[in-house]
Amino acid sequence: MYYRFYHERLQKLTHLIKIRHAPFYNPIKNTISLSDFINTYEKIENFHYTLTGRIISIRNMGRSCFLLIQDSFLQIQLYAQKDVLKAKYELLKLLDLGDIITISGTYFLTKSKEKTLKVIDWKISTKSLCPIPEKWHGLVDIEQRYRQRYLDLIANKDGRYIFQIRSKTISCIRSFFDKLGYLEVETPILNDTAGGAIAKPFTTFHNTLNEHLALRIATEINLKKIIVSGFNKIYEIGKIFRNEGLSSSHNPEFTSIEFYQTNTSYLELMDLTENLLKYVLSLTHNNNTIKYLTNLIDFSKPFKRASICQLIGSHMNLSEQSTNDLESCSDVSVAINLAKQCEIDRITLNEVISQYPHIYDRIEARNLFSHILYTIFEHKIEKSLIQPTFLLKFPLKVSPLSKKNNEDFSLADRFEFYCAGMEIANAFSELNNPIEQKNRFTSQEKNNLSIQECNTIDKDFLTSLEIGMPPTAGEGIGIDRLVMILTNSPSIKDVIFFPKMKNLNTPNSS
RNA sequence: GGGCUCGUAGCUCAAUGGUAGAGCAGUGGACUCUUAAUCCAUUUGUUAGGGGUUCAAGUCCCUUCGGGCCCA
Repeated sequence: MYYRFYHERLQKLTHLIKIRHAPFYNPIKNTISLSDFINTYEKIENFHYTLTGRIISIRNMGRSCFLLIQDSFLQIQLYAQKDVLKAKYELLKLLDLGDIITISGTYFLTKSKEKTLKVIDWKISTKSLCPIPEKWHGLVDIEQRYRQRYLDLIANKDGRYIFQIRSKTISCIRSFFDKLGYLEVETPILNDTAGGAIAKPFTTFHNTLNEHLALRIATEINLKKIIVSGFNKIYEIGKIFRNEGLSSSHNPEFTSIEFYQTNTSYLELMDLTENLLKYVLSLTHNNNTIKYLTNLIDFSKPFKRASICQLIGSHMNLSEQSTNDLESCSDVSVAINLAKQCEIDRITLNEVISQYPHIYDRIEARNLFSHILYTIFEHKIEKSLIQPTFLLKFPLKVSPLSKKNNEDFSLADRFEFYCAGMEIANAFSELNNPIEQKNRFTSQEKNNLSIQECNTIDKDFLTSLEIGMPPTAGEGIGIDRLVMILTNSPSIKDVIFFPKMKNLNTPNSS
């Protein structure tokens, strides 16, 4: 069936070539975009405009014919008449939906006041050999939309809007940091070790160097080396790769911005993040409240700031006093009890507890306590953080690159930013004590399974800290997830042109 | 990784276990202001793949592949 469509169109193509109207050749100069035609040029009478676009509808009326073409942003109607086009009118029969044509003609308004181009001459630019999706419903099948994005975007103009907002978001972020005097930098994707986050890397091999390499799982380590080198405000926007599961908010490669600023603490980055997001929103939307799925997200007020304990307290309807008590509690049985009340499954809980084999003092007990509460947050509360929220008081154990809090040694000087139930940003005061950093890496290597693979210690990073890194705060923001929120997209696949889909050709070997 | 669920024409979707269909698209024809144009005629199927139950399977069962949602 599909072959028949292809064959019919191929015959039309052959015919076009035979009568010297062959497509696929040179671009036609002096064409204007459809939006320019509509917005700027429309008032000039009898002027010959040249437009180009893809045919998405043909309404043939015998001796006249309406066609609809579209370019990146707009659609416009063409009106072709046999009286005007003479012999070339008959050749319109060789056109199909999906073909790209270039037309010259004059502007006029139809009886129903639609802006239209009256065709004086036309030329085919590209012959489409495949049928495009149906005009009214478009392409609905989710899988096919992701696998053949070009068809999706031809048929569904809302999809093109997503990528406009994506582009605008990234340029807003860039201009925000440029204005603040940050230097944009680029660091390697291919590295000897993959550090800066707890995640499994993709690995590859360099043939002539005879070396195993890992694709970066964060830009953190290299950016901090640049801070050591003397730059005091830097950022990098780029792809990150993590060899982990896929979900509606996880793609194996995604885009992040990480930025670092010296003589700054994580607390100041909260204000900066809030300003950044409000700035992006002001340039991508007219409104500071946006609809995301079934929720309205309000970016107008100061963003909520809450500790893990506070969120657990309100989640479980604890009294203010009981909630405050959690902030300094080191009674592990209290934490375990809370976890059980929140229905944290036993395996998850035991995994956390097993990371603390020797609870010989209050500090270690407090560490475990904080870690268990964090686990409750991850499993039961994270998804309910719809409104913009800064999450504070992270356990040190899950923050290996972050400074220790001066008042509570079980905590890190760190926050994460949540919105729409997703982690959007992660920031902390960077640990710049090389001895402590080395100890953290060593104990992590002993205890933590996730540091295996290519995730060995980056000794050069430790050397750079030994040279001396000024007090610095750094943050990473997941741009794809931010764009999801800004475009009301339920899946990260919606905001990535070519999301990873399982290969259809090779059967699963397992 | 576990649970639920979906896969039918190029696209969007129907079809109590009982003849695989419609609209759009395509093809042929009528029509010079249509706009989901209209009217007449008409082509198109490995019902995701494989196996089973049954007189009979798109439909029930098993299995493989792919997607979606939820959980981990």
